[in-house]
Amino acid sequence: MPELPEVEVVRRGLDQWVTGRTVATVDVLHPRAVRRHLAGAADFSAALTGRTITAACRRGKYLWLPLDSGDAVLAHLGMSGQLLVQPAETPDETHLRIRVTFRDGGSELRFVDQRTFGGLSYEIDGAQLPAPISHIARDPMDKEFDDAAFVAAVRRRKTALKRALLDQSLVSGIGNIYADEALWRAKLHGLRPTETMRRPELARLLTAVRGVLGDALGAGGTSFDSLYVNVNGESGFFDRSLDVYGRRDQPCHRCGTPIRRDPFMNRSSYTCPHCQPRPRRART
DNA sequence: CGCGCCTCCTGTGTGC
DNA sequence: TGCACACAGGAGGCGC
Repeated sequence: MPELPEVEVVRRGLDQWVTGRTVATVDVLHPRAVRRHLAGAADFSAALTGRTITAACRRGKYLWLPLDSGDAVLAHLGMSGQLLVQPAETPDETHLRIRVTFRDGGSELRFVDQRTFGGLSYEIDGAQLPAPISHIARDPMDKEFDDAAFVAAVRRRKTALKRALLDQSLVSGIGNIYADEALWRAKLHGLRPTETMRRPELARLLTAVRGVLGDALGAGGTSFDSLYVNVNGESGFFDRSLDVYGRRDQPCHRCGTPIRRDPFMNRSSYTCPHCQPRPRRART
């Protein structure tokens, strides 16, 4: 659920509030929150204790905190995860999973997650790029993102265009919300077979993706859902700017045609049937 | 090997 | 009022 803009908002908060601080204690309150750390919760806590956080990095929807040891703490928010920087006296959140305290005695870092799809792990030698996310592509806002390579890769695929947008090994940071928003801006339908995409259409799509991600980041992220918050627990307000997502039966902001919702990949796709006509040869 | 379906999880909203 | 169920969905894993 949190996509690139929301995760980047969190990264900036972490960079501001936890970089340079040394870990005093680590309490894992729910084992599922460290299930990707195969050595277990006790090992996670022991490994992190005493380490100093040297930065806050992001690739796609993943965050990691490089450590003075050359290792890193890797985090994924899943659908409902939050990384909060809270004063120690703040009451525990209902779904508090992990608490990290620091030697300076200041604010705590808390991992809160209602639906427990997210989690943290300790990655040895992960400071540069943790091994479990080496397959994640750069995001389209990254200076090193290769437009031509992306266009070529999409055209080699045999899948639906929206599936390609959601494939984090092709382009990262895009989830269901911004995929629909970008397709609407580019006037493309998500069921277009990728091998039929023309290069200018994909260039237009990349422009649309960058536009919607940039706008959302400027607004501090989307939050029609109170689960998306920065490290201070505050929501963004990009939901006011959404053009199609969640707007079933409401008029298209370009042409007034009612937006339609269709099932897609066990979730939803929102399109304007006039601006984004369904392709004759749709690929599901 | 590429593609696509399934599953993990819990709180909220809706209809009967 | 209460119950049942749909829905939200990122991404690893697995089957075809």
